[in-house]
Amino acid sequence: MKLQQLRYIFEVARHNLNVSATAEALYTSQPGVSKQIRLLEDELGIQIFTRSGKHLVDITPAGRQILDVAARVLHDSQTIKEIAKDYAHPNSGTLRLGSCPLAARHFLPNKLQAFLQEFDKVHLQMRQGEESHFADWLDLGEVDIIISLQPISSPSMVSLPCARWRYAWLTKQQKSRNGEPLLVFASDKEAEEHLHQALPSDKSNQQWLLVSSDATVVKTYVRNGWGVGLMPSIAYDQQFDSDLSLHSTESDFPGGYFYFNYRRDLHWRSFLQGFAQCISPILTPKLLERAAEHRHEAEQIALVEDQQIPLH
Amino acid sequence: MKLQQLRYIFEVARHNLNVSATAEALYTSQPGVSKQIRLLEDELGIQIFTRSGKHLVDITPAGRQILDVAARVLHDSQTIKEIAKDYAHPNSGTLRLGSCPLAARHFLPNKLQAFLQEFDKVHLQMRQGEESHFADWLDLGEVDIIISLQPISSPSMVSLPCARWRYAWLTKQQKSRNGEPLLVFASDKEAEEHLHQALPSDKSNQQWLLVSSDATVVKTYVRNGWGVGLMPSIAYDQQFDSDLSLHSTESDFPGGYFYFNYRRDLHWRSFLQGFAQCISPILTPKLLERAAEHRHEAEQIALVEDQQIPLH
DNA sequence: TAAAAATACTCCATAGGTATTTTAT
DNA sequence: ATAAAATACCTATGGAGTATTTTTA
Repeated sequence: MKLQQLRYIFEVARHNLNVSATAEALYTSQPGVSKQIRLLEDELGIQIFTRSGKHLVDITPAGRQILDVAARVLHDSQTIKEIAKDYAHPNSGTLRLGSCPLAARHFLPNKLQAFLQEFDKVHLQMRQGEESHFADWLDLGEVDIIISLQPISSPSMVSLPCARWRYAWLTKQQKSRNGEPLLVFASDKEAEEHLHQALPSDKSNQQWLLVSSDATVVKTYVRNGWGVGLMPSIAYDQQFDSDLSLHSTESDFPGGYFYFNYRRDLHWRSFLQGFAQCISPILTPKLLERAAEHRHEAEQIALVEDQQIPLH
Repeated sequence: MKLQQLRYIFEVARHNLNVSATAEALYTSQPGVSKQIRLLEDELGIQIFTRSGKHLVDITPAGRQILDVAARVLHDSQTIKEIAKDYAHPNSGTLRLGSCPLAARHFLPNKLQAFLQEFDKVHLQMRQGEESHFADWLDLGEVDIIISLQPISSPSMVSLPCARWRYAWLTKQQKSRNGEPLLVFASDKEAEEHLHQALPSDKSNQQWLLVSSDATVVKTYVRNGWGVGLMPSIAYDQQFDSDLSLHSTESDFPGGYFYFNYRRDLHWRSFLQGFAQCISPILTPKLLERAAEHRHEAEQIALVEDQQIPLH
């Protein structure tokens, strides 16, 4: 059994059992891949793929089990390389970061600046998108860490709240906050419901003109005079939003968290630990490690429960 | 990076950094091993071992991390082979079983008979010894499963209570149970304490002539007329102990469990699952799998808490 | 001085490439 | 008819062996 053979079966499985396409993707020849797969199957004494004549048409039950383990082996061999890199070139590498728009625009800039100042040899690679894609990004290994508004519920992922944000009212300077239609930021249905409950009685029967998960949309609508905004206070920009004014909500008004998400099996290169520290002081290497021992979101979140999650 | 190279560094680390001895153990040549290690170090760009001239004298910090991962990779590659074997030759293989003397003598025989009847192509390999060695046996991969009187507390092991036993009084037929010195079976200090508490007032001030974790010793002493025994009722043998008589204790008198122990990362070949079922019906494949998701003894034991653990 | 690792050199197994044939859709 | 896998064959890399030297404890 060779690592290369495991790589081949893994990639063939990923490429819809098309050996030629796989060979091309790996910059090698089709007969080479075919041969190695057969050699592995011969050595193991079983078929990994079922064939219809010369075409691979499915994965056998044994193959499925083997591919699961092979995936871990390949990931581990990558981890060994990462460990080596971390000693050979400490503090240089690529930080592949995913985030929701709110974090990308209003939370990360400061943090990233601090991080890049300390780790000036780290190359940054960012990807911004919708919450629904985040699990896939991590799963396919496209990013290492994601900052989101919602935790990712999956046994193979870790989600930790790392920062708190609060709602604030946003108005055009001259406008009143009363009687106006509401322009509401909500990251999902649940947050929307939650907000409904929490609205003071004088607001609860105002019209909801807009519900958006994009704070800039809320700001634009407020600017257009279409109502009063209710959005995360961090989305207010001192410099560019001086035509609007921010009014804090009651102290018990609900807010939300930014979540720090990563694969349970992520190898924590030291600059990644450094990044976590920059994002939030509660994200110590020890916490990141311990959280990965838990498969359930609730248990992971429980680890930070007694800590003061910074407010932004 | 080759699996072979990982095997070499792993084995060299296990053989006190002696490359020559390692090569011999692996039936290969010293230059071959030396070369592959250097090739791997070159590829990774770091040293795995520190050298004093030509001698390996220590493992670098990077090396330690890498060896941890390498161990998992090698174990996983073994798992792949096991998966293949399970499909190629279902229900044939070797059951490597460790146990404490009590289980080996009085608990396992019936169970093993039932198991070997169903899985007649499985080869049995047993090892009996002291509880204190059990963790090492599993760790070094010398056995796959251990039946013990005490759970093994380690994050890399799983311990599940699988059967219950009860204490009984043992006397020579004509002897009274009162006033005689006590000959007590106790697997450890804690069990001994526990027993102390539970003794009825008329027994509590009798002399403890013997405390042993070997029930046959208790039986011998009872035979010699040195006192009254207090030992697991399963240690009484209808056929050979007819000169002794057994008297059950009160129903609330403490007893103990047999524990079913295995490595968290054990691959459950189907005959191993079959063996677990024979040992105790509560040990379903699902339970064995789920228990391995928990790192703490208490959590593992909690999984069987609501089930009826069979009494023997 | 004895034991262990490195070096030098050889050999051959095999991974992987090219060209071609066979087969499935 | 087309695309994909197998077959046949070739090449060259490199893994592993032997013999020897160097080094260190």
